[in-house]
Amino acid sequence: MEKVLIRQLVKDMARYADREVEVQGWIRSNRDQKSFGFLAVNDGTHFNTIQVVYEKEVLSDFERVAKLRAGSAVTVRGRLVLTPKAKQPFEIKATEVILEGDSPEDYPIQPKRHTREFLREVAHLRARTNLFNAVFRVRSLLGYAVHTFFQERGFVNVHAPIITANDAEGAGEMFRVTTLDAKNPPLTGGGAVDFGQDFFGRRANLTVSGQLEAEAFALAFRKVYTFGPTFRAENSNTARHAAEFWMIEPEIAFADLWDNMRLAEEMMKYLINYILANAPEEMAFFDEFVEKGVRDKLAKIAGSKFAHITYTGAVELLKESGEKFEYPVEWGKDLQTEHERYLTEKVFDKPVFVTDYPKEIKAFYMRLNDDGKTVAAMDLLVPGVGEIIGGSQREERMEVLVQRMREFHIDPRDLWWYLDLRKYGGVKHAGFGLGFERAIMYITGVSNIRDVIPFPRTVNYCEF
RNA sequence: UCCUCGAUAGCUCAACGGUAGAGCAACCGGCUGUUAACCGGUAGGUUGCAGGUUCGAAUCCUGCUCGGGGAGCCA
Repeated sequence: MEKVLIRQLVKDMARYADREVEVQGWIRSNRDQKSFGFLAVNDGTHFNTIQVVYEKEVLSDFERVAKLRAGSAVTVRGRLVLTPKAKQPFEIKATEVILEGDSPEDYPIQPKRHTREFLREVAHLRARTNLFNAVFRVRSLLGYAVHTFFQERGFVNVHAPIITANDAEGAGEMFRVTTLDAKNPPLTGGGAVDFGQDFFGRRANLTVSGQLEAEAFALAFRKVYTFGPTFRAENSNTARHAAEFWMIEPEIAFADLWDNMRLAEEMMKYLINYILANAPEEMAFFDEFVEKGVRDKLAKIAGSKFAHITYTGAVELLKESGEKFEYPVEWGKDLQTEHERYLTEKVFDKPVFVTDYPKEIKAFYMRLNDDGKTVAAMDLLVPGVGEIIGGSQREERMEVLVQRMREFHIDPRDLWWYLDLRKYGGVKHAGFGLGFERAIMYITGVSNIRDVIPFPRTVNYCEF
């Protein structure tokens, strides 16, 4: 008797035909009749379940098997039979069904449709559903694809620090990391909390971005990327924001904004093609039950050229569109979500890079353009999700960078090491950040970020 | 944080001022190939919490808590 995984059976069913096999998994459903019944068993190795046929005249404990409930863990032994005429390609004629772990009748995952909201409340069990099984397998595959893409192109993976003392970056509200007694912190003479007595001897936070550290390594390895957790303590309550998420941040030296965009486009297409090729069952499921036509959408994008438009061009285009927007379009103001959606969904109907934003609405480290008014920034907008990538060419000129920091009220002494990168062998360089979860959302069609993170952390929510 | 909608059986919903119901799940039974199985039956409720109006509140009003959608911030 050979112990087999459903994935093996799917890949090589002919080899197992009419052989005795043993599978182990969890019952999704049990349909019993007078003298026979059917179990749908999922063993976690494949999206599909395997159908187990059990018969009264074969099993001495038929009545007991007929009562097994959804959620129970079982070992099944029997003969693998090919069933070319049936809905499923093969099934097991059971000779033995052993209950490994019972599941009482209050098991929350019923063989019926559940809302995503309900399943979030049972996040420890939701991976056993079709939807979340598919989502989290795609998440795993996508992470692998990210590493493969960069490693194959000679990028070095940098583990940027998760705890940081860079509080000058301004990418968002930060979570403080401390070992001080919250009730009774040490105070300075002036009555303020004395962080000098904290664990690190100074204020420390969870990272909001590994970019600054990635820049340091890009100026040593030329091509690097980070891929790790990121934390934002923003009070944002949307389907696209979480307090803990993962970000991919490549950084390339001797490169400008156009090199940066070429890399971003190549990466997005690689990731899409990888998932289409390696998660066919999952993508078929998303296509049918989550977002109709998602596979065609992705295939089309992987084969198309991404659009490009400057911020100034986008503002003109939006103004001349005749479209009524809730918020007016005005040069110097950031594009609203409705503007971005109009551009990527109505005007271009595909991913679009928007470049060269006014310097006032972008970060201090973005390279100042020759017009003195805009910076070499780029956002990649995609239909349905909105901004999925944000990046820029970095300011490599010491004087300009220091001036920009002053404009943003950042003390250059706080980022002395970042300035050193310009002082010693600084070169033009560029990079971007891809929200890992937003990429998953875009590829699967799942519209809430809480449903693509195993155990999501959001404002007022840290269960599990 | 703002706008908006909502919270009723385990789940999804109905009842909209007058005895709280259905489908699915569960449980019991039927059915010789089911696959969202089907058919019959049983059980299941402090209507989110706290107040108020009323002869009478799931229903109307106020506050709170939690959730969905949208916005801001961003990835």
